[in-house]
Amino acid sequence: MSATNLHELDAPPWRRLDSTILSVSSDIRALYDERFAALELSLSLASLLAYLGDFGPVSQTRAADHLKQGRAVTGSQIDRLEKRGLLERLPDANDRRVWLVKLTDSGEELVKKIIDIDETVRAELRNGVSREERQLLASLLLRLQSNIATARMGETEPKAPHPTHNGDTNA
Amino acid sequence: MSATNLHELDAPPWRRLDSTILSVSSDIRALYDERFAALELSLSLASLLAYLGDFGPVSQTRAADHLKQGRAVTGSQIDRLEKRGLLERLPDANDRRVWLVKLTDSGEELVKKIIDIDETVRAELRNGVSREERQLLASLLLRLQSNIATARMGETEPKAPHPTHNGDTNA
DNA sequence: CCAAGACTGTACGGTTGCATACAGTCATGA
DNA sequence: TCATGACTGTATGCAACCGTACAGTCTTGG
Repeated sequence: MSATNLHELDAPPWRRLDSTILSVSSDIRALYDERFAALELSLSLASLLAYLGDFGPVSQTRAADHLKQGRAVTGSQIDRLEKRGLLERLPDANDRRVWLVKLTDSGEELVKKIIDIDETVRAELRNGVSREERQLLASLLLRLQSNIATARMGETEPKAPHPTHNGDTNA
Repeated sequence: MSATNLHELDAPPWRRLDSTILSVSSDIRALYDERFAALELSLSLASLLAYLGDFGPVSQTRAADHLKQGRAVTGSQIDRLEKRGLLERLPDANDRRVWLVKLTDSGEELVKKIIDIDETVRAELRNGVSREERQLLASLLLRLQSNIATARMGETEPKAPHPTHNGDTNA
C-alpha cells in the first residue's frame, strides 16, 4: 500500500467504484454470452429475439432503439437470424420503407429456451442477495446514472450545428 | 400492452438489475471517453498511461495483464502512444524479448491531466451519494461478481486450476 | 552443452459495435 | 400539386478487442 493510490486509474476495485461497475458489467456480459453460446447466440442476439417475443412484429428501427443499438447493427443481426430461420421480414402494409420483423415458429421455440437461461442466470446472480439489497443496489445505480446524465448534459453540444473544431473527418 | 413483463430480457431497468448494471457501465465508459477526448484519448489509452505513471517502466505483457486486455491490443495502443511521443520503448537489459515501456516527459505531463479529469469525473459520479452508500454499493457489486465467478466456474473447462483471484498489484 | 518447452511481442483474421452516406419512401406546407 | 425535409433500411469505413499463430528469446533438464 504505497502512498500513491490516491488517484490510480487502475487501483484495486474496492477503491474505485467506477471500475468495479465496469468490471462487473463485463463479467455479466461474459456469463450471458457463455450461457447463450449453447444456443449459438450472443447476449445481443438473444435480447433481440426476446424483445420480438414480447412485443410482436416491430420495425427494425424500433428494435434498435429499444436495444440501444444503431440501426445498421440491428439490421445485420436480423440478417443472421433470418438466415437461420428464426425470424422473418414482412412488408408493412402502411409503409413500404419498413420491414416488420416477426419470429418464426422455431424462433418462438428458441425464445422459450432463452427465457429459461435468462432466469437461471438471474437466479445465480442474486444468490445470497436479498430483495431489499437488490432494490437498494438498483436505486443507487440509477442515482449514479442520473449523475452521469447530468455530467454529460453540459458537454454534448445541443445539436452540433457547426462542428468546426474537430469534426472534419471526411472530405 | 406490456402485460407480460415477468421475464423480458429488455424490461425496464428497475426490474432488471443486470441490464441496469450493463447500462450504467456503458454510460460510465461513454462519459470517460467524452472527457478524455479533450486529450485525444480514450478511456483505455488513458488507463494505460495512468498505469505507467504509477508503476514505473513495465513490460507490455505486465501492462496488458493489469488492464485485463490481450497483449496484441496493448501492443498496438503502445504503438500509437509512442508515435505521439508520450512513451518510449526501452530494451530490457536482462531479457531481450521484452520492451520496457516508459513515459516520456510529455507523457508524464499528460498523466497529470488524466488524473485531474479522472478525479473530476469520479466526483461528479458520487455526487449526492454518501460514503456509506458507496461502500454498500461496492460490496453488493462484489458479491454479484463473486456469484458470477461461481457461476462461470462450472462451465469453463478446468484449464486454470488456480485462477489468479486478482490479488496482485500492490506488491 | 543443448534440445524441449515457456514466454514476449507482433501479425493476422474475425467479431462487434459506431457513424456516415445513400436511395427509396412518406409527410408536410406553400 | 409537388418540392422539401424527415424517416427506414442498407452499405461502407472506422475503431476496439479477441484469439491464434509465429519468430525470437529465455530457461530448464538431461
